Amino acid sequence: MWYQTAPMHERYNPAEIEPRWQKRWADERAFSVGDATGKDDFYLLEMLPYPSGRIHMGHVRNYSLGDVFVRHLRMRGKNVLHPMGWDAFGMPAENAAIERKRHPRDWTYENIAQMREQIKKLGFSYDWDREIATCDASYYKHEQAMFLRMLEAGVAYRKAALANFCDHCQTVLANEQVEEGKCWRCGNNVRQREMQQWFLRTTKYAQELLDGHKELEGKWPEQVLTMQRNWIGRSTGAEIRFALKNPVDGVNELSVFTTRPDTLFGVTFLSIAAEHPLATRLAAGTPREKEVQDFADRIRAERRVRHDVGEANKEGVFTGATCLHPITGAEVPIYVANFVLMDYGTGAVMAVPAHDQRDFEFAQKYKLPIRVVIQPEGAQPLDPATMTAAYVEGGFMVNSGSLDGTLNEIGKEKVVALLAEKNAGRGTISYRLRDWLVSRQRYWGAPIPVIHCETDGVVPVPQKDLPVVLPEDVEITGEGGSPLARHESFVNVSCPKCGKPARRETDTFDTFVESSWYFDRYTTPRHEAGPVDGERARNWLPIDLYIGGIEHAVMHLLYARFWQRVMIDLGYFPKDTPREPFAALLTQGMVCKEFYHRQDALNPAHTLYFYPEETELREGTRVVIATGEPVEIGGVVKMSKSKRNIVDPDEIVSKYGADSARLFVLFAAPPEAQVDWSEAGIEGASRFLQRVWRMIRDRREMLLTTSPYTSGELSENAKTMRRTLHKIIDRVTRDLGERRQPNTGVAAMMELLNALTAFEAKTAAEKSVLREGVDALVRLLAPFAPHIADELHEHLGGKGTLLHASWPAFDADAVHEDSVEIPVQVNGKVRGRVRLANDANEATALAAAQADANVAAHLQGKTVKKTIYIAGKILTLVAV
RNA sequence: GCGAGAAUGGCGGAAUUGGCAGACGCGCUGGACUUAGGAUCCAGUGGGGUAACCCGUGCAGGUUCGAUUCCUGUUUCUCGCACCA
Repeated sequence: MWYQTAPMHERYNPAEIEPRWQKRWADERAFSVGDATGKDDFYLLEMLPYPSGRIHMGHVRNYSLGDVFVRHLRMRGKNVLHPMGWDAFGMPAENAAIERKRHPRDWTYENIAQMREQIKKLGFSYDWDREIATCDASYYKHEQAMFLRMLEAGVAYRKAALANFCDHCQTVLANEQVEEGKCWRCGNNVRQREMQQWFLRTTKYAQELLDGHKELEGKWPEQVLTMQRNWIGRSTGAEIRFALKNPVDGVNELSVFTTRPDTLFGVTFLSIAAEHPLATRLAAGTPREKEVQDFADRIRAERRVRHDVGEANKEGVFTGATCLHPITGAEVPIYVANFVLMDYGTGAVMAVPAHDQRDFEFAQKYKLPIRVVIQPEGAQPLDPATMTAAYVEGGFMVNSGSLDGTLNEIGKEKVVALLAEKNAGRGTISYRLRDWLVSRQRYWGAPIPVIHCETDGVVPVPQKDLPVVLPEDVEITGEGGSPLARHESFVNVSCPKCGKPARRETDTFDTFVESSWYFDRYTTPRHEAGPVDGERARNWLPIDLYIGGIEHAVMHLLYARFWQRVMIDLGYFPKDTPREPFAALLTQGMVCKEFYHRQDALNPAHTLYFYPEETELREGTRVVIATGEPVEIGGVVKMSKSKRNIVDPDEIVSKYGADSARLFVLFAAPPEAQVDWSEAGIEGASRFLQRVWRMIRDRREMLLTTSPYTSGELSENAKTMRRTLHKIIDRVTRDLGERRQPNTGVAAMMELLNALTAFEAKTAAEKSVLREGVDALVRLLAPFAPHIADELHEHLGGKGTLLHASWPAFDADAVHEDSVEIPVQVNGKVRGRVRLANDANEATALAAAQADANVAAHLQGKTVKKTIYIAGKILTLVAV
């Protein structure tokens, strides 16, 4: 293949350079990678995007971070897997169908095509041979097969449950998808509705998911681990059974969960949730029946509209029933209370008003007894009559029979032992984590592969009939639930077991199911026989570095960790496959920008937002061009369409080039911090590349006839240049390596450019040092700004891309100095500097310091009481 | 309320292991070149002071010869969770 090398123009012109190199990389399939080789393999992945149609700056940042590491790793000889694909199922496609009368499939694939082009224009080095789209039947058929195995293994199951239902999206949501009582997607209120739903038994893995964090410490952001830990919400306590005084319908006890068994002797009543099966039955047939029923109904109804989350007033009603304290035998009343949750613990709690704030408030309101059983050490004894809040700290047990005087922490175990003896309870662990609700009443998702038969119940779709392909001839109106349920030929099937007419399941999977294993699929993306070719796939795992947004801290990352374990346990992978799929995680910050707004004159409650181009500066005030009205400058917030503060990557690429865009987002802030978009900032990045271009162009003739320095005597000037060069090589190497801080790497390269520009190469040896430095700069630049780097490399006589060129080697000798200048402090302040031999001892250092005029002046009239000498670093004199 | 994180010039940020605070970039100031400059190049740029020097990393303490870094308290902000028994 022959490529025309452009002449080296006066000015750097990314618009000409970038498409040429992109074509070359593509033609050479430069980013394709084979199987893991077992040596120097590296799997780097960025979270797969939803194909909304256009990429945004958040994507640019995410992929720039990934690509800079990937390209660096390749140059260091790693075999890097760096794939890209599409999280292609999901609601926006259905909304597009409703709003624009486009079929979700067409809309999705067009978006994919468009975004793929945008990504390619940025020069990211993906192995496109491994591309996947999760909406493709060749992908989801494996998901369906896995689900059937999970069904067999009891990991997947179906139950009627109160589910979070979003009326707007007409679908149920997992707990994780409800944010402040609202749907995470559309923001509408979520209500509770009882439905038959499919679940995956994430709770079975709760402990393992928690334990797995140990392996991730230091490699995942602490924040993410904390969020997951809180979400799993493990608490240690006891399950205690209280015998009902009068059994109802054969039920003779009520079980509660508590983390404070040490307060058992302080129980003065029991509280149960309105949804608890016993709530209404306890009062059935008594004068209280109606009151209890009404109360339970009301609380349940209130909970159906969950928008007002927060601590409501404590409220409850006496059921009329009582139970017996398992140790003292005392009679304890049972209340239905609004603050007890059915889906945590057992849905019933033992109330210890003296030592639990909620119970305290409840007891005060309903004039229930308060009994102190924990006494703080060395403080005034607590008095129920004067207490204004529950005492929840530790102390010694009192009023607790034989356990009086025991430290409450020890008392916990003793009470559990006592209960075990009486067969009334046991130590147990409770988790906040719920099973994952995976069914969605949506069209654009992977069909759940089961059939409902009147005779045989739930029947899995036989393997040979997979995949259950999503029918294409559907009418999407956005009303009346899932379009699949109205699709006659899809729904009406015969039972695979008995052959009688049956109904096909019309729910589809939550899209988090697809994103729970796509990273596995990338390893063997065209494997037909199953989701992965286990052995070959295992060799790529775990993912060495996963990069994405913090917003996926809980849901996606927890589900993926769960799914990976299930796949291993079901035998899709060899048993020794790492159970943690993501060995290291980098969560990049948002891309933000200021926004312009003003109050709507016609409707003061309404805020109007303006695009920057709709405004201009007039005499120092930013105004709306059309009306002349001043706008307020809002804070720097995440780019969003609604705030009209988005920057289109395409426009940036055509104006400044991909290299400048990449360089800017990498330079502007450390990866975890937010980046504030600034036009001036990207101009700075562009200017830097211009200066690199000019520096090389101005010296090109000389450089082309010079080879890089290898050995020989050097002038002081050249030695200094090489010292700077190799210090910077070392810095950039570590910034892209273990430090993962490309921002400081960019700064180092800028310093190198400044040094090279200032360096006057006169002798042959100095010229060879310059050539060494220029070659190194171009290579250091390659991961950040690959197009210009490859272009400059060719202009310097190199052949082909730097993609697999060697990374500049750090020469420790170049950095070595025989003497070093160190600061001299007198009483903590720097008063001078002295140049010392590397091996100078303290006495020599002190003598040199005392010889310094300024140091001497500060020591005038004082005695040096103490000397601290850190060789090569600092000399500190303490003088009085 | 609970948990986690952050706070450094006019701005984004740097300081990698407790050792010269402010690297690098933006912006700004002055100058050069120029018909022109929103291009480019040079110089300067934390505050105060003629200077010596003093002050300075949200605030108040502490440890240390030495603290942006470690400890205690506190304020503000961001994020997460939120009646979880």
